[in-house]
Amino acid sequence: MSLSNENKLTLAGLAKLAGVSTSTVSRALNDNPLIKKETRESLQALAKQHNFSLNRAASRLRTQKTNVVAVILNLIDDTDQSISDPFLLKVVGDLNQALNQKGYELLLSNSHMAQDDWANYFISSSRADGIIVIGQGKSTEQVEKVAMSGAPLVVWGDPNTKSNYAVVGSNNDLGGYKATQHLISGGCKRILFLGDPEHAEMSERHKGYSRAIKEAKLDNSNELTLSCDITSKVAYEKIGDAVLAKGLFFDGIVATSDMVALGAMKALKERYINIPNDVSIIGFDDIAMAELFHPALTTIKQDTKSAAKIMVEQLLNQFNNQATKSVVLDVELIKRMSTR
Amino acid sequence: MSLSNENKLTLAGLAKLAGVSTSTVSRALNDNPLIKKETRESLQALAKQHNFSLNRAASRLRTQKTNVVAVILNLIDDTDQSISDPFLLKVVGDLNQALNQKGYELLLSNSHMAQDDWANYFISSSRADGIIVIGQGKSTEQVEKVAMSGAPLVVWGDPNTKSNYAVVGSNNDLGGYKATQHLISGGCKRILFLGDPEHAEMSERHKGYSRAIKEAKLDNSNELTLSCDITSKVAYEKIGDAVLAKGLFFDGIVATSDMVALGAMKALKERYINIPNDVSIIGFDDIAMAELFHPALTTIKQDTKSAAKIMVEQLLNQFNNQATKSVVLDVELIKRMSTR
DNA sequence: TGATTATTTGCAAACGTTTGCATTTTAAGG
DNA sequence: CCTTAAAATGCAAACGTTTGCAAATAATCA
Repeated sequence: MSLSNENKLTLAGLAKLAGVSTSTVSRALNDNPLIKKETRESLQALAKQHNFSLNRAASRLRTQKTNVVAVILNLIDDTDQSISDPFLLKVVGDLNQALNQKGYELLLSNSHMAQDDWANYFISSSRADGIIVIGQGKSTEQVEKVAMSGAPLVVWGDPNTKSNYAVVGSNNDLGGYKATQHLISGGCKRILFLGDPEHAEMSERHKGYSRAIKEAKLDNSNELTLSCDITSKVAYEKIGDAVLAKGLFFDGIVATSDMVALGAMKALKERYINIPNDVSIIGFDDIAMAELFHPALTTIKQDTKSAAKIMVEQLLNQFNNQATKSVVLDVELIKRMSTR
Repeated sequence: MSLSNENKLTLAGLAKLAGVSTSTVSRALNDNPLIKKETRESLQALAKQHNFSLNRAASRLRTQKTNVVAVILNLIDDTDQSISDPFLLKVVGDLNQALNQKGYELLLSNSHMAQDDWANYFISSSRADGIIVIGQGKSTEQVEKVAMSGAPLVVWGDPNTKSNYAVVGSNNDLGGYKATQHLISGGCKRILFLGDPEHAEMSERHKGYSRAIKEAKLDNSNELTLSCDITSKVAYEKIGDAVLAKGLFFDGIVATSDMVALGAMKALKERYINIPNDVSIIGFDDIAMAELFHPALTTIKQDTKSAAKIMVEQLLNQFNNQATKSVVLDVELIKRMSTR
């Protein structure tokens, strides 16, 4: 009822009510010290009383600033699975929080839905002031296009990739290394890497894995790297097939994500292979469910909360024409029951 | 570079380039049949060539329409846990898709972050055209306030609750009934209900549970309803405590969500209680991980995809001043390994 | 060809803010 | 009490679209 369009209260209306000019009301509501403190407060009170709210379309047009950030889930494949990856969605949640804290709102989108030219679609059109891309995808083409356009941009991914844009992400190489070393120290001799080494973040994890293997002088034959998509379903099938074909030729698995680890675990459990005694398994991410599994999943934790905070910081820097940079976050080994 | 503010191409600029008036370009870009087809196409081509894009702030101001829908996660408690509930986030993903299909964008928010007066904050301020609330929360106060304001609104929740707004949700009563009956037909005699009967959706599930128990003339004493928050952590603790205090006084669990079921399963497995032989357990939602657990979780599936589609439909109806209504969705029993 | 109608374009006024600058009011200083 | 400076307010012009209406152009018909 209060929203009936016919008589929606406007700044001018409020000004008339108060007997002052629109400029005064505008400044008062924006807490501009140009306006005397008392008038400011009384106008703010009046506004609240009539529950007036500024028309954002208008102020955005006038100020050329939206206070909106577009967050794009850069999904790898077309499966529904990947959009429901709890890790990605955790990042979105944390970003939402971090953005709100700074007075920004979150416009959600994903690479399947959004138009081709993200900068044009979101920035030139005044839909948002900046873009945060979650995940580098398989190709970085679209992201680079955004960077080229000069639009404020931060991406979640692997910060070691050479790029002309700011990338925030975990130390994936170190994560892979830590994970592998943990298995080695548990006595594993033939350790499988399960994941897609083509993908930026995953390839770093693979590097770390290889380094640890080499240092320990363990078997680093190709057959111990099992290329596999990021979904648990695919991991489940891959491990099933591999064991079927070659028997249990490994005693440890470094999985590229928790979801992948869970898929692998299921395949093993179905064959009555004991975890962690026959095979130790470690994941990556530390999603909420990791500790609910049986056995609870040992994993490399990514700190999404501070990641979100940092990404927002970097984006705000760009808004203010300050320097921006890639940031690499520390990772932490969370020891649970799936490894010895 | 193409985004440098100094010379951002505007409708007027494009018009000058083409040697026509702004109105013509505007209409052409909006594919208005008033404009001759050839000019329309050539102008569209010109726009693409200069990769021009309309300033949405301006058009929103002029048209009083944002083509944005605010989606509010109505979180129950303050734990971080609940924001990472994969079910909620699945719903968000599906909504995103359904909205995009209809030419709308998704502004994400949650009840912790958003201001008190949602209608004012999102609608009056021209941030969005309508609101979709996910979850009824513990109190429906805020939602009702939105409804009162007359703002376009659809909520995901229990469609049986009496309300003056459109609620879309599963047939929770039937779901609870089906779940319980499934356990009964598997031979369970003392079936525990695990969840929060205060909460709208959950209380319906509890009703269905009670009905099935009564029909089968089984034990329906109060001790078999274990009130418990919606997170798996709490469920884990509750089940642990209960078993510790009273032993294994049940042989089946109807859990109010998959996450709750998973928490319960963990508590039982730690005590070497066999699932499903000692205790059968059934969840609700059918999250992606349900089948990854060991044993794979039997559950009642909620069809979020069509739910999302329907919610958007109902909202669009309201935009067009057409009738809107609550819709109840069918649920489906997904039989897996956690029940006999 | 000229009158009449249908098609295609252009003019100019909104939409509701913000903000540089001019103006008024108040305070300070002599 | 007048001058000057400081503080508070108001005027009016943007911001970049869309759209009712008027005008121009093209098509139709007698």
